Amino acid sequence: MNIGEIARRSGVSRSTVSYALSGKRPVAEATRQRIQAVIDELGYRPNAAARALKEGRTRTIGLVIPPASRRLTDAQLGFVASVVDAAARADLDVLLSPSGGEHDRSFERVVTGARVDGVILMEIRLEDDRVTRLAEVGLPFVGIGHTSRPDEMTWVDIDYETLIARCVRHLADLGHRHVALINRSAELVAAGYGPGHRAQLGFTRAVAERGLEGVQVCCADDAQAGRACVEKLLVTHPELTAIATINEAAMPGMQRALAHAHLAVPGDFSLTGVAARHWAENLHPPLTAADILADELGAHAVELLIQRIADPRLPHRRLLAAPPISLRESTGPARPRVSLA
Amino acid sequence: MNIGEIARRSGVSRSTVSYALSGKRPVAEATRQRIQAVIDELGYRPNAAARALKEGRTRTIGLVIPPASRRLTDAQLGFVASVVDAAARADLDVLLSPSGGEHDRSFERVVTGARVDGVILMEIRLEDDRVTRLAEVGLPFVGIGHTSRPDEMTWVDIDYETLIARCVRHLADLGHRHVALINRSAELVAAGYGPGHRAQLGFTRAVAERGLEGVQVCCADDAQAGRACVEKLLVTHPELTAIATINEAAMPGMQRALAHAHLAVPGDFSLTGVAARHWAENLHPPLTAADILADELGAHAVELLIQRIADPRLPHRRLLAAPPISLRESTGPARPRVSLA
DNA sequence: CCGGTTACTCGAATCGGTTCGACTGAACCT
DNA sequence: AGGTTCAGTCGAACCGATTCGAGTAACCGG
Repeated sequence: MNIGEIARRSGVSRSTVSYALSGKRPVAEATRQRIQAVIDELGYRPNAAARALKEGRTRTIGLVIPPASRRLTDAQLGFVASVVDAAARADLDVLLSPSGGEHDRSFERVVTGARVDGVILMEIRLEDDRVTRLAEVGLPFVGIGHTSRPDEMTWVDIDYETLIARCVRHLADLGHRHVALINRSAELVAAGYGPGHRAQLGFTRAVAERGLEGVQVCCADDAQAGRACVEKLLVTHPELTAIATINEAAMPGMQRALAHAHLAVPGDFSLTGVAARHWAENLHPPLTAADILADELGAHAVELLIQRIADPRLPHRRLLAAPPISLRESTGPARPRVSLA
Repeated sequence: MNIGEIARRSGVSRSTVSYALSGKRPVAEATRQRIQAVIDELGYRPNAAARALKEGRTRTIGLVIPPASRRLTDAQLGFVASVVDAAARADLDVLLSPSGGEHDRSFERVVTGARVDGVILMEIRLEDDRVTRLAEVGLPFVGIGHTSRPDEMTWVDIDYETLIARCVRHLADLGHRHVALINRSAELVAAGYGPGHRAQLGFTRAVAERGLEGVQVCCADDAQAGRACVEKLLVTHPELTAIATINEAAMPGMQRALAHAHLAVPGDFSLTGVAARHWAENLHPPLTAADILADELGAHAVELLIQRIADPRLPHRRLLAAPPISLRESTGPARPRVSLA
């Protein structure tokens, strides 16, 4: 059931069928209907490979995600979902490539061989070989996250620096003087993972600005680690009254550690940070946090990519999202811990 | 940089380049090296569309997931990750299609037009139009889940019926006489969602078998709903001492409701069910549960699909996984609630 | 030295679409 | 009536690979 078959059965040439479908040249209404009838009857759909070959584009975009071995956070999952959704709305298909390492077959397959018209890259490092490779190949791409040379690519990102600073100021406004930042895993931060790095910057800046005492620690991305991390922190820094964090996966564990230490949230201790809205709302108590707007950001990334594909010489653009903090129930006025002990 | 360019630069014909690459006919070693050198220099990769057109296969599989609007559970996410990973290991690319509704453009695009060699279908209903459509088109596919006519397709699934029955027996062995099943959302169960349906069957069966008192309720897939559901249940059925559930997303809320009612787990109340291992371990206390082995199941689905693609007339196969219950810390001997009140 | 392999290479056909140039009538001017 | 325009259609070229048939030269055994 190729286009030739349709042409034969409706008594026209293959080109006429093609024009009837695309509308790029006039086709007599009677002919069009006859062709359409045959198409409906046989359930014909043009072969995507043949079309891609001739047109030079695949109507497919690549989405490069972290490999499965590393669990995706709720926020990352939100990005994937929103990218896939936005792409579907634009009638684009999405080819998934789980890739993190350098010499990655899946990544190479997607990037070369003209499989996709463009790529969306997640989990970008400050120095990222994949960005270099994409630029080298000349494939349009948009990052969710950016490298240390932000001018040289198009990206959307969350302004972790500003958001963490805002969290710290919010805590300072509530009277907290001793605050901690719980970052993502030490490996990630050491590897130059952007959000981790920028959270550090924002924290350091805001702490200095308000003259607070600040501690920074890294924490593996899971609940157990979060619990262990907070338990340790409570011992080593008994004066702490608040924590800010960008580590979603560790949050439940952090709350458990506080509960276990008989520190009520927000009565005795405040907790805030950056997280997917769904995640923040589902914690107990719901987390006062800057909500990562994965939907908007993912959709915007797709939008930017579509523009770049249409004209790759377009100047680079970027979007740094800094949504306001949503006040929920996990932060409150500081109450010195020592007086309670 | 197509194959013609490589041929010209290395002074051979296009077919020789092709044979040098595929090894399907002998090529002189000297010639091969010369060609390879040119390929390396130019970074040539064969055009995927052209190859797909000629070979009649795309080396790509489709993965049909629930639409983004509905949040994926941890177990579902695990399936996606393991399918993508297993496919990458087999040098297959994965095309994602978020699709749930009936007239879905994304689904149609993936299914027709020879975009993929086969499809893996998630979230199958007892009556599922997509299964009908795939069979109609004659595209090889494997379900994660199955319909009401399980013989007519190849699938892998979790034996929710057996697992929930096992949970109930485990509770019965611990002396619990009044147990509840918290199912997935009422919409899903009403729509004939397999796991929901089979959990009902298993629960009913095991409750009868052990002569217990059983209550079944549906619950939306989120923490708030889980909390509300348990709070209501504790009032309407004060004699309850244990709950079994397949609703991952609601579990944290259920635990909160119990904590709020000053029912210690597992001291006063037992909780068990079916969940992704990662999820069960991250709850507090860790959940005694049948672990969904997403990795094995996803990899197996890919394996079955590869076989079906190789020979579509192969008899249908299926895999019903019923992993043992992992004892953790959320179940214990029954202690009548009334005596405590 | 000759017929038959075998190794190696080439040219042409093919996959299933899109698109360009050209052809045919009919309508429309003046 | 003759020229122009335009709707409608067709045939052929093309996209970039794979693959088949065929050709040539070297090599083998007898």
